[in-house]
Amino acid sequence: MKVTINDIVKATGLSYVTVSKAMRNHPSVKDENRKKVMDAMKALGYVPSAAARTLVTGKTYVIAVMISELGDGFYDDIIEALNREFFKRGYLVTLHMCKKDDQENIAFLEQKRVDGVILMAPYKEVLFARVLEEQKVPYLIMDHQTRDSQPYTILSDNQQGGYMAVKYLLDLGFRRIGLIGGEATSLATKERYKGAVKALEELGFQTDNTAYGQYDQPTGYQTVQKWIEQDRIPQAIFAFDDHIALGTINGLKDCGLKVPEDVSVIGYDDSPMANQYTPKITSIRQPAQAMAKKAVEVMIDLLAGGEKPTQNTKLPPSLCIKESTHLFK
Amino acid sequence: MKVTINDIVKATGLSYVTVSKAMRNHPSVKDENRKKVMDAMKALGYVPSAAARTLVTGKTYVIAVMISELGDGFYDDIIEALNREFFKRGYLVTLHMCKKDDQENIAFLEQKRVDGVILMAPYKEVLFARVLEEQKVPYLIMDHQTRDSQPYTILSDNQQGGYMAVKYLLDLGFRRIGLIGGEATSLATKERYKGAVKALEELGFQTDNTAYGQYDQPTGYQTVQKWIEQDRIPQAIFAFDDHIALGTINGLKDCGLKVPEDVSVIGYDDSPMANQYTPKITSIRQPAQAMAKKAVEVMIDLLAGGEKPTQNTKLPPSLCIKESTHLFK
DNA sequence: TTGAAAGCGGTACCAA
DNA sequence: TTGGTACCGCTTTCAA
Repeated sequence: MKVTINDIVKATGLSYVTVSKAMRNHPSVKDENRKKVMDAMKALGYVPSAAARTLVTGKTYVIAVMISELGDGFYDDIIEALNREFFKRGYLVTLHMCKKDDQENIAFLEQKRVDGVILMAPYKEVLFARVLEEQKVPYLIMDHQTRDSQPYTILSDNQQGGYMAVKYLLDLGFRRIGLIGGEATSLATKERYKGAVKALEELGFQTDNTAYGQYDQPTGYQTVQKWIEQDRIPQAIFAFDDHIALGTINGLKDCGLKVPEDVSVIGYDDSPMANQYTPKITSIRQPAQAMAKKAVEVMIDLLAGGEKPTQNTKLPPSLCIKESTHLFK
Repeated sequence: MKVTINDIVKATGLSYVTVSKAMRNHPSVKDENRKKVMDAMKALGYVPSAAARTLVTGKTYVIAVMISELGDGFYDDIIEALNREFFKRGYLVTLHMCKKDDQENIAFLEQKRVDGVILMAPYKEVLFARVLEEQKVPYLIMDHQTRDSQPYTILSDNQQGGYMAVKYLLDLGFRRIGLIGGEATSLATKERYKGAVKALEELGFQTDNTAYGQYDQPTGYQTVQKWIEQDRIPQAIFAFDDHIALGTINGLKDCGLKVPEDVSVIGYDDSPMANQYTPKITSIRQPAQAMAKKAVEVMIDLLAGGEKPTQNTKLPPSLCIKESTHLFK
């Protein structure tokens, strides 16, 4: 049979209420009794019923994280950090993958099984946001990709990242710099582009070549192949993520060009794959830890009934110099 | 305020019980009344409290999937299929990433917030299995990597996959075939190796060269580089997953060898990246859909109080021929 | 510091 | 078909 609070009551001889308080570390319980309760809990293998608790308190102590794709090393880090940080504060995290069929996920959100939701760039952030708005479930968006305003969001400063990447290439002495981005409509793409242009303009330069595609290897691969065919390959390339960078490097290799000897390449995300490769890819690292910490902080505020912060948070990325870039000669 | 069943009672003029039955589609309710209840639910935006239901029924209608890494296209497919299949039967799925800190996840499992658990090769399947055993939570293991017996598991037939891969290479005319595997201790590695050897032995051959490492790109990259240095590069290589295959192809390229012209390479998993690349990687595809369906079926049985099946399920993989292999000449 | 009693929102048995 | 009623397991006033 299931062990309930009653068994603890019997085992300790204390009252119902005292036991309940003791397990929640309520101050008004004698240490002696608290210990008695703790011991009985251990001995009987008692675990309080989450459902019963939720029923009376109205809180689940669960936070849901909705995520669109798993393959990303960047998200991996964030999720791990979220897990850890929320746990410290008594919350559990459940993950939900939303690729196409959202009905499962919407059903989940509607059932109020969680206290709060973090939207991590799911394909339909707007749809989910609407459901959550209706259900009055606190939520926030991380790394969003559609509009730049409305709900409260946490992201890394993509414009600054783009700036850093190109500034670094310029500092190395390159002047003809090519840009290869993912989806042109995504916010990350736009911002990284803006930053890149800014760095160039500061020194009175323009981009040499710009192409868009998807955030995947073929985009990088095909773009450089095309550039080479047209004989307008830049001295250095800023790929808007590591997948593109990898494709770029391979495209160059396949045409007999060496990285970084002939062309320098810088990526974005500093994902694990950026280091699994020859050459290791110089990349812009997004502050996953900091973003996760901020998200937890904001969420806890929201759960405490705090107002939504009006300003979005942008955290600064950093430059990880590795082997795919070197001084222009 | 929150909408409860009471509001529906008031709105419809029916009794508590009738309303409760109506929403659960209990047969003993007049269609007319059922409709009345449904309409009121819609109108008031009523969603039954999962917690209250759980408290009385003892069921949560949630299945947890514990997963160790996100980056894998194979898992992606399985999870999507699990989501869909479970939803059809009234269950919701929550995902849990367990990389290092397992305390969060163990806490989750102990709280009986889910009716059943699917372990997808988390680093510590044995640890989790023990907790679940203790808590008497039904669980099953998919694609497990440690011992080959004990708890009920569902996996694809890795031996057959290994056999298919090498058989295909042999059929193409190759005789000197190299094998590059991931962790030598993992079950998948061992089985794929067994299958590969079997195919070779059937024709009276032996493996030309075998190396182990991790399931990542550097393993493939470094292995072929070493083989080339030692001047013992095989005619064709069976890489035990697509990451290794990709590394292998790049290692060959960097040494001036062409794939498939000089060396044929076959991978495993047929992950998205196998197709994002030049050449597209010929690969063994694991039956994700079938595995997910089987898992759901078994889990539903388990939840209904069925005994654990004693036999493990092994589902057959299939061969996806693409561009990284061609006839030996 | 302790405890009695009133729910939290539903379900299920059983009688009407 | 319908409805009364006893819980499910725990928290939370409020009085002792």
